Amino acid sequence: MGYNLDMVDQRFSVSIHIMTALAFHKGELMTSEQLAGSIRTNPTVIRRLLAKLVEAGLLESFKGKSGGVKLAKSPKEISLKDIYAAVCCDKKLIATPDKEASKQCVVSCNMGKLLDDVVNGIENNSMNYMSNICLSELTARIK
Amino acid sequence: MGYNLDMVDQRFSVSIHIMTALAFHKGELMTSEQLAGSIRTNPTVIRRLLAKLVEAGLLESFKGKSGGVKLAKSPKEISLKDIYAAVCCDKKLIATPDKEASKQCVVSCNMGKLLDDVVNGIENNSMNYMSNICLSELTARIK
DNA sequence: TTATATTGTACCTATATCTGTTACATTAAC
DNA sequence: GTTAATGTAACAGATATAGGTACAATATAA
Repeated sequence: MGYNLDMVDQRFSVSIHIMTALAFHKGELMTSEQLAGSIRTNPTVIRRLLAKLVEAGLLESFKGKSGGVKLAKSPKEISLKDIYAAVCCDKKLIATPDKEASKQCVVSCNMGKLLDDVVNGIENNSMNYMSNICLSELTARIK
Repeated sequence: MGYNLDMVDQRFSVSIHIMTALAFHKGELMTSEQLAGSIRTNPTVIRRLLAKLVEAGLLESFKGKSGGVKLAKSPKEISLKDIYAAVCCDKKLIATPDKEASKQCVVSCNMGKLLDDVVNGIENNSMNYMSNICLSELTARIK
């Protein structure tokens, strides 16, 4: 059975693929089946992500026969940050432990806030970088 | 049993804690037992990370009685990038699928390289940011 | 009106990976 | 020699994602 041996979180990558495919097809409707074919995965995996992208206002979906999804905005108005926020909003790029501090240890007592600041700094830096890359830049690279 | 309900990768966060504690103790030797106390985890978890930090040249370790680890450099010469590279070098911040492209689909055929470029851009951006935060800045925040 | 095709979920299994833990060989100080 | 430390190996427990089946709801199309 062709299991993927790398079981880490690929939702962001797959979502970029989805959005790029939709942008490449110039706002036309595509089905989860078509997208799953391009990405070589199961349509349900795609639909799980589509639901989040719809919820975030990046896509519009249409049920029923000849339904599907399409971009809700122009590719110039959608950034990688938008996609990341839509799909991975529940998860930090870098995790911090949530254990209680060891009261006798000054370092331990300060570490919670220190790590939060560090991680937030890294995340904000990444989000800022991603907000400057838009979908149209990605489709421009497809030859 | 006090299991941590958040089973995501905390190696970077824990390593920052380790390095900050060692810097705070001004280059003195500390044992994995002491560090584990501050971090509230098992000494083996700490030693696994120490091994990587030693291998990367950030720490020196001493076996045997009254052994332990200490910083191999000044806190000003150690950045978050160094720590990240030492401990998480085997893992991308953002994962990409490694499936074969769907040959009939132009988007699919271009997506491998496109995603690599995107992810490398994000990683390089993060590494650059992290290279500008050094250990001495972290210890300065401990009150 | 009926058949069809699609989204949107719910649910389950397999897998990978990390954490926590025990155990022990190796090593160096005392 | 005893002791206390690192460095690993091995294993169980927990979690999250991917992949997959099934089906209700829905809207087009015939």
